[in-house]
Formats: sequence, C-alpha cells, structure tokens
Amino acid sequence: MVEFDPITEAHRQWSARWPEHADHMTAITSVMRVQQLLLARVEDVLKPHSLTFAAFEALRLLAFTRHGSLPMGKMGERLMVHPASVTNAIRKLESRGLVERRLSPDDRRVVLATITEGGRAVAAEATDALNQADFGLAGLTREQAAEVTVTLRLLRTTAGDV
Amino acid sequence: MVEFDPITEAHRQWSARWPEHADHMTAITSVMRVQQLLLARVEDVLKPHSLTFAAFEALRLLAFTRHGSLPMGKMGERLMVHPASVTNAIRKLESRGLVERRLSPDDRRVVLATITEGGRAVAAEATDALNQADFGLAGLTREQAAEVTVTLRLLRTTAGDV
DNA sequence: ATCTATAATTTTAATGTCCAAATATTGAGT
DNA sequence: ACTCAATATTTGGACATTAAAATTATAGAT
Repeated sequence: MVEFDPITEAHRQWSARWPEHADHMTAITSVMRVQQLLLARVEDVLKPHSLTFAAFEALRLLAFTRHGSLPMGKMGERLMVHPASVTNAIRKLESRGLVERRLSPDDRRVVLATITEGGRAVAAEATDALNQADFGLAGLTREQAAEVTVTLRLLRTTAGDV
Repeated sequence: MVEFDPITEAHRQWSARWPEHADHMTAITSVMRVQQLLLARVEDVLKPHSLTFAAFEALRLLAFTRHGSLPMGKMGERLMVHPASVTNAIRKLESRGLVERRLSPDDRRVVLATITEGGRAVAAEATDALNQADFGLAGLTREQAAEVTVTLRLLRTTAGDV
C-alpha cells in the first residue's frame, strides 16, 4: 500500500498540461507497472523451481507439443519473443538437462529443442505451483481475469497483434 | 497481423488441462505481451531524442517539480523503480548534460538530481513527440484508454499497489 | 561525547531483452 | 551445376532490472 498512487498523480500532472493526451499516457504507465508487479510475483513462485518466467514458458510450450520438440524459430513465434531470447532460454535449460538440442534431419539450418523426462517433471511441478498461486492473480475472479484479457486484446489488435 | 493468436492458442491448451486456471494464465500472458508491444512503440518514438522510456520518465518527473530537482530516493518512489535503476538512468542523463547531481545541503546522504535548461528542452521535445503519437495507442479512443487504466487498477489493487 | 541502529545511495554481479551482424544452409532460377 | 536471394540460428553489444554488499551520513540513547 502506498500513501498515494503515483499513476493517479501522473495523470493529474498530465491533465493540467495536455488534457487530451492524459488518458493514453496513463494507460501506458498502468501497463508498465502491472507487468512489473506480476512478473515479480510469478518469478517468486518459480524461484524454488529455478525457472524464470521465460524459461517456464519455453518448457511449458515444449511439453504441450505432440513429440515434445519444436524448432527454435517456431518457439520464438509462439512465445512472441526475439529469436535471441529463445537461444538464451534454451541454452540455460539445456545446461540443466531439461532440454536437448539437435539439428533437424530435414533441414540442417533448423535446431530442434526437445524436452527431456526431467524437463517434463520440472514443467509439471512449476505449472502446479503457478496454478495454485493463480499466477499471482488470486485476488481476481475468473470473470475479472477474463475482462483483463478482453480489454488488452482490444489494445493488442490496434497495435497490429492478433 | 499473425495468422493465429498465440495467446488464444495458449488459452485453449490450458483450458483442456486446467480449466479453472486458464483465465488467470491468459491475463498474465496478455499483460506481458502488451507491455512488450507498447514499450517497443514508445521507444521507437523516443529514439530520435536518444532517450529510453525509463530516462524519459525520469526527466519528465524532474521537469514537473517546483524547482526541477528531487532526491534520488524520491524519484525511485515516484517512478516505482529500484534505487539502482534511478542511479543508472540519472548517470546517463548527467553524462549528456541534461541533469546535474549535487549533495543536499540539508542531509549529505541525499543526492539531488536537478534538470538543466538543456534537459528541459529535450523533455519538452520528447513529450511532444509522445503526445503526437498518443504513446503508441493512437488506435484507442480516450474512453478506451481510460478503460484500460480502470481495469488494470483493479489488478494493481489486488496486487498491493495503490 | 560516543555508540549504534537506521537511512540514502552506489557498486557489483547475475540475468534478461533486443538489435544488428555473422554463419550456415537451402532452394529457385538460369 | 552455379549463383544468389532468402531462411534459421547464434553471437556480440547496448541497456535495464534486481538483489545484495559496501559506503557514508544522520540521529537517538547512554
């Protein structure tokens, strides 16, 4: 709890000078702040499993696939992150033996990341922990959580996503 | 535009296994994605002014104050970032002559960051650029932008913010 | 006066993200 | 076959963020 809300204060400052832009400024600031808060919460939950959120998402994605493997590039698309970030995340998982990398037999430019048995176990435990913690959103009902998604999808749409 | 939406797909996968947690998972993922998109847009607008969003916010905050200066610690509170991040941002601004640092006469533990005339000029230009670009949210009406803020405030409240 | 706990800031080290450039491989056209 | 543009991934560089330790200064208690 903060004595006063910095975001409300920023909106006040902006309204006094550029009233027609204050709402957009505040929306951005809210997104940045919420992301920061939620990421911290989620990573707290994942810490005992030695996973970052990015690593968790990569592992979870592989566990979902039919054969437990996916080309690096496809992972970047699905996770919506830069290819270099995938390289980074997979390297770390590989060093822990949770994932293996091999060249695709079909196209040797392609690197297939494959989840190991150990990786599946860690993914299952971490998933359970996050679900129990409701991803740091225990304070929201399912309806409220869905509302957040809907509102942000509107924003993603105008941003060229979706 | 993506052929299919990775977030919708993730929701489908989650629903098939842990239906009671799918909405919370998707809300988190949406927040992360939107933050990434908006930060990229905002930083594109700021690039010609050689400012990152973090640096812009620090400069803007100083320009708002009565005397154009604030203790480092207070800046961290207002910007809701780690003290080390403030140190980092101010160091960079100082090296460009946009901000000066001096010890507080009242308490010599305190460092006062003070915006210079040059800093005010850059802040004004960058602010104008962001306002013109509606902070990357040109696709949203003021009402829609306000709705984003309201929805996320609900989330911030349950997360102990506000 | 002196000691000690508290406070403000910086430094250091570990991570994570992105971009741009480099490397390797494929595939299409001639 | 041969050339060349396109594709997949990694590497190196620039930043940002955080936690934890170190530094310096203040203020309250004895």
